[in-house]
Amino acid sequence: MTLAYAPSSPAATTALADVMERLGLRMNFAKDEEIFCQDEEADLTYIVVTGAVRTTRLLSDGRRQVGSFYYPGDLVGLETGDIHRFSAEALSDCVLLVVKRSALKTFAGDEAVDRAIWEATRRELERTQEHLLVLGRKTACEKVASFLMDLAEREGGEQISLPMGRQDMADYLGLTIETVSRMLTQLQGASVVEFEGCRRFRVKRWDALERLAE
Amino acid sequence: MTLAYAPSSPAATTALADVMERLGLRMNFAKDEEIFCQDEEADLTYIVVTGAVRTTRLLSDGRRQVGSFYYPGDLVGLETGDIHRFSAEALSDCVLLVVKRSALKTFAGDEAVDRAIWEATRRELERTQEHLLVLGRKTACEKVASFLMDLAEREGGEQISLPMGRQDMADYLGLTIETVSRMLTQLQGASVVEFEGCRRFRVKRWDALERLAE
DNA sequence: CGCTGGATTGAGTCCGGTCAAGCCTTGTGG
DNA sequence: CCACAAGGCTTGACCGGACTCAATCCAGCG
Repeated sequence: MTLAYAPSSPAATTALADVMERLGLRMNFAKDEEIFCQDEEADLTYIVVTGAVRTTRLLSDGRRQVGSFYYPGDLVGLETGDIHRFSAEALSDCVLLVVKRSALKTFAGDEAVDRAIWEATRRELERTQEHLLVLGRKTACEKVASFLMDLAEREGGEQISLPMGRQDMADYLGLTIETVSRMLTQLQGASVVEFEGCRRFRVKRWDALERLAE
Repeated sequence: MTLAYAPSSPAATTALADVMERLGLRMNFAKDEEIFCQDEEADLTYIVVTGAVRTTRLLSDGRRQVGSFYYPGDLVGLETGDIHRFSAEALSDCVLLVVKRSALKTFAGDEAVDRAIWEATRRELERTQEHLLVLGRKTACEKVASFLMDLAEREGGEQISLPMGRQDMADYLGLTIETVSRMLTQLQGASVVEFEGCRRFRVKRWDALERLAE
């Protein structure tokens, strides 16, 4: 069986995938199904094979923060300590490779695996720090522009698809769905992007998008 | 020479400190002096010995995000790849242990050093994720309350000192100095905390502070 | 004692949130 | 294949929390 890893995945992850392939399990999750839960013990590690995953954190009054989105080739649930600090849910129907941490630990001597995990953690930290800047110091419009740009850069094609709904975008960016919607309309009005349906778009003026995203 | 590590520092860091003590250099930095710079090559790693450090990120128009604050025992400048994604500056006059990464790499086989670096990175990621939640989904009042609570928990004593000014707090929390100031006044008015001068405070009602911080 | 830079306070504005209505898409069953 | 329902998305009116700009206060220091 061959996995369709996204081009963004570093070669290092392949070694890990091989190990997980041997030790692990393939699992299917339906859209919105819970993969693991906040405050739950973290003894499994996951790689996305197909579909996409979001991690979320809930405040007691229902406010929600989306931590990150994960695509084919990405490691999920590694970034935490012994207890998951975020929940993970399937953004769409998806397939994951699952392996016990203890099983991975027996491979701790395997340098390629070590490095793959290390690399994944480092990238996770970098992404989180980038996210921090967006949440702390950007306007609603800039937030949405940054988000579209990230997606566009990740996919690379002409037509870019949004695997998540407006609520997920809003909770990722620290906004409301209404504001996200308004900003999308505004960006379209300025001919920066163009939507075909609410789940597909293309970039019309790349320079303008970059400038808005800073 | 003995280092006065904060209680929050895990024992693992001590092994790393020992190595850095042997391989590295002690350096003094004056308040507001730059330790390393955004977009600069990252070939050094630092441990705070005395004083405190902030990491910052600048947008082209001058908006600033403070990434984190570092206290005695904390590792700085490890979280990045080959290029620093944040600048680091001395919050106060301070002493740091500095070592070349290449020198550390020759100790890569040393498990204690490995683990210390790994632990530091993991904690950094957790702190950043917590920060994310604060920036994305909390009100100004909750942000300030969370911040004071973090400080209070870290220090543990009755009297807690703020090593940073209002602008640094504001840039850490994604607010303006005026809003930070207003929230502090408000928290004082509600008898949640009490300030003696603008750099020292004590918690009067822990439960209220906890509730505000969520 | 006055000087200086940081902190506080106040008044007014605006961005993004809230609440509510309407629209579009998607899927389902007749 | 169409009708309809349901959920998600968009739009509008209004509101309020945080920002801006400006004046003042205060602490630390020469």
